[in-house]
Parts: sequence; C-alpha cells; structure tokens
Amino acid sequence: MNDQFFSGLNPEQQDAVSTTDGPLLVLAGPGSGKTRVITHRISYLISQLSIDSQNILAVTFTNRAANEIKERINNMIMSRDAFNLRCGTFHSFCVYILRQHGNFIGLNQNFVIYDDSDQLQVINESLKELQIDHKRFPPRSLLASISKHKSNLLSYEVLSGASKNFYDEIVSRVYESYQKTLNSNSALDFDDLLMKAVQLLQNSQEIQEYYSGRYEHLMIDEFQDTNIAQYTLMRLLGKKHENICVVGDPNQSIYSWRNADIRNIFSFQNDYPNAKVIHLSQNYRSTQNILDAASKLISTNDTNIINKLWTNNGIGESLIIDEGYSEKEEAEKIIHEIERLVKVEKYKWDQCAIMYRVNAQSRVIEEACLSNKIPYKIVGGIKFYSRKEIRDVISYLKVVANPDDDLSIGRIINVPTRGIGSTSYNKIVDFAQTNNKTIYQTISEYNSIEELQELIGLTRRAATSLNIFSNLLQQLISDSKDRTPAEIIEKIIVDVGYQTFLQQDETNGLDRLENVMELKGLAIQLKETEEITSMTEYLDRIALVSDIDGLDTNENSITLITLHQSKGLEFPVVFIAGMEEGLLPHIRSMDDPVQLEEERRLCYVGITRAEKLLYLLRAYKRYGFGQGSQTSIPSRFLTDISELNIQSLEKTNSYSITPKTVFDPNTLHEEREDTAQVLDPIEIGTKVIHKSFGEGIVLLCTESGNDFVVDVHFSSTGKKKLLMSLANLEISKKSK
DNA sequence: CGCCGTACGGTTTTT
DNA sequence: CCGTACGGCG
Repeated sequence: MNDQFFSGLNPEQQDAVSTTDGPLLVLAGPGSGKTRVITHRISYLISQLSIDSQNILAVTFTNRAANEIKERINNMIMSRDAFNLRCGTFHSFCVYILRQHGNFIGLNQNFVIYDDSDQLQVINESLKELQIDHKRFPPRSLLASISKHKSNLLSYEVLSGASKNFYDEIVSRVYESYQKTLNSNSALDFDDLLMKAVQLLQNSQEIQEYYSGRYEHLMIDEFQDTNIAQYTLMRLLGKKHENICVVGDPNQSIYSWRNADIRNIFSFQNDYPNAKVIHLSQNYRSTQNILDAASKLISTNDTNIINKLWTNNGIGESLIIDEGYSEKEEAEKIIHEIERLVKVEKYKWDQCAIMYRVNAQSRVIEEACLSNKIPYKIVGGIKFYSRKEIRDVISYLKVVANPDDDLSIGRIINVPTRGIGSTSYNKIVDFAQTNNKTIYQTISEYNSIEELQELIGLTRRAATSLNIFSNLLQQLISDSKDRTPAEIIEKIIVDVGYQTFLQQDETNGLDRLENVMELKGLAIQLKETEEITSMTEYLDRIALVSDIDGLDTNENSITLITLHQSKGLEFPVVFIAGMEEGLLPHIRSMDDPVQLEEERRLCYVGITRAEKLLYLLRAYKRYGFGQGSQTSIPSRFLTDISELNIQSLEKTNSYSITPKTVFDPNTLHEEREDTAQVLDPIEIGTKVIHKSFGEGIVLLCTESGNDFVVDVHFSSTGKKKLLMSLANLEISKKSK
C-alpha cells in the first residue's frame, strides 16, 4: 500500500513526505516538486496515518497556491474529509481566528481591513495633525517603516522614546497617531492581522492553550518569504506537537521589501535543534540549459546558498537572447515569436508567459497582443479595487459592516453629493473628536435637525442633509441583518442613488456603473460558490484575495505577469522582457548590494519558471519616467550568463531562430537611425488630429528638453497642453 | 456648497 | 500621459 502511495516520488521526496514526527526543514530548489511533497504529505497524514484533516494546517503564500493544493488533495484522496483541511495564507488564517476569538484581546468583532490606500490616507491625516511636512517625510516611506516595525512585532508603545535619530522619531510619532486612528475606527491593516493574532495567542492563556494544540501538523510553504510575525505565529501554533514542516528555497527569497526575513530559516534550525533537514535538488521542470543559466546567475550572489540544480530532462534548446530597438519592438518580437511557436511548433497559447519587472511594462505588450489579435490575460495589475466607483461602494459596505469606520464614512458622506461639504464635515469631525465619539455614534445620537444645528453648529441646510444621511445609514445597517451583500449593493445603487450619481458622468458613467455591477456579480457568485452571505465575510474575502479568479481560468491565452507574481508557477515557454540595467535590476535597488542580490534572485525565479524555452529580451531604447526615450545598457544578469549556449532571433519577418550566434551583451545592440523619433516643432496655426480629442489648431509650441510642449485648441474639448512625444499628433492634410 | 480650472507629482515588487 | 489636490468663482 505504501509502495503504491510513494510511486513517482524520489527517495528524498519520500523522506520529506513520510517524516511526520517532529520539526522538518525542506530546502528545495525550483521545480523540485515542492507542491507535490506538500500534497502528498497531507494525503499521507490523512489516508495512511488517519489524522483527521481538520487537525492539519497548511500555510501557503498566496490563495492561488492554497486552492491548487486543496484541489490536488481532493483528487488524491477523493473524500469529503479533505474539505475540512485548513489551507490558506497566514493572513486569511489570522482573520479566521480573530473573527472567532478577537474579543479576548478586546478587538471589535466587526473590524474592517484597511488596504494600502486606506493606510496612506490615515498617514496623510496624521501628518496634517502633527504638522509634519509630507515632502520631507513621504507618506509611503513612513508607511514602509511603520509596517516594518509591525512585522517585527514592535508596537508604538514599545518604540516610543527609543528613537535613535530624527527620522525614527518622526516615524514613531506618526506610528502612534496612525495606530490610534486605526484602533478607534476598529480597522486592522495587513500587519495588524498578524500582530493581533500573535497578541491573541500570547496574551490569553485560554486561547493559547487551545491553539497551541489545535493543529497536530503544521506545514508552511515558501518559508523563505515569511516575516518575524509569521514565524512567531508558527512557533505558537506548533508549540504542543512541534510537527512543523517548512519548505523553502533561500535563492527564491524575493519579498524582503515586504519584511520577509530569510533568517527565519536559520532560526528554525536554532529553535528546533532536533529538526531534520532534507534537500531536494533534482529538478523536474526545466531543461539543463535553463538550469545552467539559473545556476550561473545565482552563483554570482555572495550569499548564494549553493544548491546545484540538475535534471534528467536533457540539454534542451539554447537560451535565446535578443533586443528590440524600442520597447515596442521588443513586444512585437515576443508576440511574433509566440505566433511562430503556436503555428509552427504547435505550442498552445496558454503554454507561453511573458514576465516583467514592473507592471507598467505590461501596457506595451498588451497593445502588441491587441494589434496582433493574440489572446492574453494579465495577472494582477488590474486595479479593479482602486477604481473610484468601486472604492465608494466598498466604503458603504465597510460602514455597514462596521459603522465606527470614520475613514469610510468620510469617503461617502457626500457621495453622491448631498450638500455636506468640507466645512460641515470638519465641524462634525471636530465635534465627534472632542466628545470622544465616532462619527456614526455622533450623528445617530443627535438625530434631529435642531440638535445637529445647535450642538455641531451646522447650517440648517447641512443639518437637514446630515439628518437624511444618518437615517439612510441606519436603514442600511438594519437592513443588512437579513440581506446578502449583493442585495445591499443593489440598495446602494438604487436607493442611495449611486446609479443616478454615476449617470451624471456622461463620458464614463456607463463603464463605471458596469464596474459596480461586476462587484455585485462577484457577491452573487461568492454566495453560490463559497456560501459567503454576511457582509464581513464578503469584505474579508475581497481584502484577502487579490486576483479575480474564475475570470480567466481555463482560458487559452498567453499570460502576462510580473516576476514577483510568477513565483510558484511554471510554463513551457517563458519570455522575460526588459533585461536592462535600471529595470532588472531595478534602479531603486542598484546602489545597495543587498537589494541587488534580491534582484538577481528575482531574475532567477523568472528563469526557473521555464520548462522548455527561455527568451530574454531587452530594448535598446525605452521611454523613461521623465520624458523621451533613453538608451539602456544590457542587464548585468545577461553578462552573468553570457558564456553559455545562447542564440538570438533572426531579424526576418518570421523572427526564426539563428543557429549558433555567439552572444556578447555589449555588442548586441545596434545603433540605428531615429526614424519617427526625430521631433520637429510644429508651426503655429497648423491643423492637427489627436486620437481622442479629434481636430485642433496649434496655438503655441515651445521647446522643453528633447521635447516640445504644444498648446492646441481642439474643437471638441478646447485648449490642451500636450507633450509632443506622447501626444502622437497627426498633421492634418488640409493645412497647406 | 459645488463645479471647474490649473498645478503638480508620480512609477517596484503585494498578502 | 493620468489622476488627484487645491483654489477661485458662481
């Protein structure tokens, strides 16, 4: 029976699956069957050792990975039992225990989760209050510092008075104000989810006893990307049984910027001296050529933990490195090569992936897909939840779930416009603050127009509007008790008048309404598929699961994805675009050797996603952030692997592969005449055509660096200032 | 109070 | 280029 169970696993993998007593550290290279080990291990525990599946906790890095594991296990053991397995991210697990037992540490059970932009808004408000210049202390950087403290489980109380320098002092002050705002709004940010969960297990004897024995077996995937808070949580959860299996690859650690701490791997060995260590180094995914490139690249890192990759898959095709003149040509080359692979080599669209360092790169590639009619999907990057209309509706939902959320109330109090402007709003906030109440408490307590006028000092008009708003909220909140999220969204659209409000926007109103309808559609879908019926469940789900799945699964299309998100995936054909200094490695990481090594690991992750074919592309010229296009230097990562067997694409229409091209990154790029890029000033009075504004007349044209600023009067929209290199103005034939 | 205009700034990666 | 923030006017 066991023989059958282990068939298809190599001895190390078998060892990793069946070592189920005590701590286990699995150090596994890319493509070594990590997920396989985890799924087999869980199945082994359930089917061979008769462990009840609800006593197993498996932690993954993304929800996508969790779903994959669940699905595979369902297929393996075909029992409803597998359904009880708790498998998901640390964050989702924390939400789960906090919703159940958060009250033990005084947490409001209806807490809402704040996302990145909520956090920034709170920081900005804190800066105003503390009179800190947001230019000298950029909110993003303050937020990163605060987040770092939180990941290390440092509260502002602990921190206060310990500042070593002025910046630290500012951080700790902002941290305090920020945290107090979150607390009074009953809101948790992503770091709080972990921090409060740790607090819960540490501070409540009762809870600690329960949870430290609750899970007989603990499994953590992508262990190299856990932070201190997560590590602490692991220690607490595994305290009684110590059956903790962690799987990771130090060379794939790419989230230190999110406070992941690679030292967790060493801590594990220190904290569990009896831990067994298993190495998995055989690669089942890629060809030897691809692995050689990966090994060569990663061996350039000083902190590389040597883990020579090997495979029985054979040498495979050579790597292909090539250059486009511009990022546009880079994209065209990729797309044409994919077309060739599909037509000639019989690959399928969904076997091909294009990876890049920053989301912004996806746009040109997307355009190339559109113009060549190539089916594609973009993973992540879609800022669905950051659209105004979506944020508005979600703010309503958050308030319904947790009326204490002042931030969300502030967002909706005058949306749709109902006559409560900033002066009135400030009066309300001041009044609420001096009386130590939340906004909702204030407006529902003093719920007559007269009271609002007298106590808060509002005008009659504002007080009337506020009274209506207050009643509206109370109605929504009481309605939500026996209604589904979808029904509440419908109420917001119709009864609250959000639809009418959107219809005033003549240009995008319909699109925006459609987005809101999609949000409602998601609520309906989640009710059917995951039985999500309460508002908190719905909001938790939206906050925790970033990718809108179900939208593009099973679709036969190529994949556009950032290198970070590609972790854990594999594709027969992988293209990495933008192999340039400043992009990969990213300019913000180039002056710090530690960050530079992480960039190299990131590239390593990308390379090792490829099964059969790997293409590394760069552009000779690329549009910079400032203006105009700039020539770029080939990435040092190309130089790292330049001695290997490498070919390039032939510059014919079909871009077929040239055999035996010797590669030298420094001679690869060709100087070429600027063709369309030469900019000439346009004479005043010239008639021009713009893609979206239509016809117009040039009023003024002034030089600005390598570029020109053109003032145009359009018949459609009037006067506009445009940057010539970006505007794509076409000179109308009618003018002389 | 609400609308419209202009000025400005911003781009790493994400649970 | 694009979205947001803020100031002035009706």
